Amino acid sequence: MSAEEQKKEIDSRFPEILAPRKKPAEREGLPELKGAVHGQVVTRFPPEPNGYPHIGHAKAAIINSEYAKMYGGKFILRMDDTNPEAERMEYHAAIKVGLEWLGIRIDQIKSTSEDMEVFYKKGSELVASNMAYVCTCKRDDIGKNRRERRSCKCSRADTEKNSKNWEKMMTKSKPGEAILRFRGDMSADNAVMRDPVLFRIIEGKHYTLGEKYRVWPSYDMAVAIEDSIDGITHAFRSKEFELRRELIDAILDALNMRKPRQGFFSRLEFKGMPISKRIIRPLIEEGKVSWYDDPRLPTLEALKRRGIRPEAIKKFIMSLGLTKADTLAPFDALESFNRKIVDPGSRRLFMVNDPKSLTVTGLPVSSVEIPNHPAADMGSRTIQVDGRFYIPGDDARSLVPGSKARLLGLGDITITGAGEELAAEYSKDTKAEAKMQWVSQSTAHRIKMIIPKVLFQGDVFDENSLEELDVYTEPEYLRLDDGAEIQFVRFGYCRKDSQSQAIFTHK
RNA sequence: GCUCCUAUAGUGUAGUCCGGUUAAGCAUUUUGGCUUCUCAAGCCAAAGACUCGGGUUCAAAUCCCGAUGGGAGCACCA
Repeated sequence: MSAEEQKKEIDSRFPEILAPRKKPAEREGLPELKGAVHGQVVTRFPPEPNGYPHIGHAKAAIINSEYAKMYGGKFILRMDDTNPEAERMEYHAAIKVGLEWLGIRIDQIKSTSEDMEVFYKKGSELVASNMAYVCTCKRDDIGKNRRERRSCKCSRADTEKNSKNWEKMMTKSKPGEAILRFRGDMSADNAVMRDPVLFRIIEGKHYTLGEKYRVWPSYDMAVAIEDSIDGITHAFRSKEFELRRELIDAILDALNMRKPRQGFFSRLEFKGMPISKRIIRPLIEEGKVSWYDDPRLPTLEALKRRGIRPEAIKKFIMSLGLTKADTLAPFDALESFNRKIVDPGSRRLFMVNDPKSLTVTGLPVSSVEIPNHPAADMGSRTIQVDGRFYIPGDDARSLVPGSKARLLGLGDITITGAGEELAAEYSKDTKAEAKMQWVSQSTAHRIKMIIPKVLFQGDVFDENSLEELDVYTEPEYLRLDDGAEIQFVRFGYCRKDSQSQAIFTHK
């Protein structure tokens, strides 16, 4: 049969084969969720309050909260505070503030530690059903046995003995002497399943509960129980937890509890911008970065200080999608989103870097009114001029006697003298190609311009990652609110940090 | 070492589950043009990709096998 004949045959007998299947329409936002019922989706973001929130936290929080929003459901912020040695109120507060800054609607906020009694009850249940046992082996031996896939003698104790030991662990045992382990499978390929710890003894002082408890649930135990009793339907976490999915399901199955659907996404990091405290802390201690809000860092506080808007972070993160492929995002993608958000509301101001003196004769005016924005209606400002200006060094160097240039907003000039001290004559409209911003010497205000760059080149800290310039700007700068986003014409967007300092946001 | 995850333009992604209307869409980046008293924004255009090798099929980015690269886990941290 020829291809033509085949087609005819199919057309007449099995038309559905050739009918093209409808392609799903281009998706907007996150992919649809399996098993999601509108109004019934509950998601959560469970950070440990042990550090300042950064872009990685933002990703987890935004993905989870966006899903709740998408399905008209509920989003819970749950402080995962089951390691009293690490948690601090300061971090707890910073995380909450960070999420609020991002504009995330939190329907409920809670702490894992509120449910300690539930954990104990569930722990006892597991002991009673012989799904957990108290292990008193040494830490090293436990590790060795895990690697060699061998169970220890503790695992062979009967339920009665375990109950007694569990009781003893709760009251008498010292840290390190006993742990409660889940009866998993010591021969499992997934090492997480090799009888993992459910509870351990920590005597540190907890930031909200003090010394009320000394036996704390491990991450797996806490997350499993919490997600189940909080009614979480869909739990999204970063990829490094993926091996834990099996364990969490197993714990919940052993307890006959409802299981959430678990999803995973890749970690988000910026090239050359460390996220981990392990790397940032030493930099602070050595004075290489000022603090967690140093504009070179990817913490929310730093991003904010640098002039990045929360809406930009949100758009950026949504644009990355829900993927498990490793993402090392370039910062310029974020910048592009931010620029578009910030542009319509940023006042245009003149600022001169590497100032060179310019004297203009024949000026017909003593002041000039310049609009604050080329398109948006943002008013204007009046600048006094007396013929003595500063212009950018880069521009000054390209000027020779006879050059025509335009001083933006003021008028055109013809250069009569070049060098360190430039001179020029005012000359109406010369159709000058070179256009430049300027400031009046008599009212110039000196500020420090901070330009954050990539902190690490490969593995090495870049000593020049924070460039500082002494620049001149208009007195108008002093009237802006701290935190205002502005655009220094022909230089880039900047955020006013103080009366004497601005931070470069991006081009 | 063992186990798991992952692989589409310079970068980030859509498409992959259910193979064919897509010789692969979008964003960013770069380049050119328009507009403009900013090297911004806006508008237009161009450039640029299915890791490799086998297999299944009339047909493979899409399914199967293998290799390679990247990441993670193997804590009494989360």
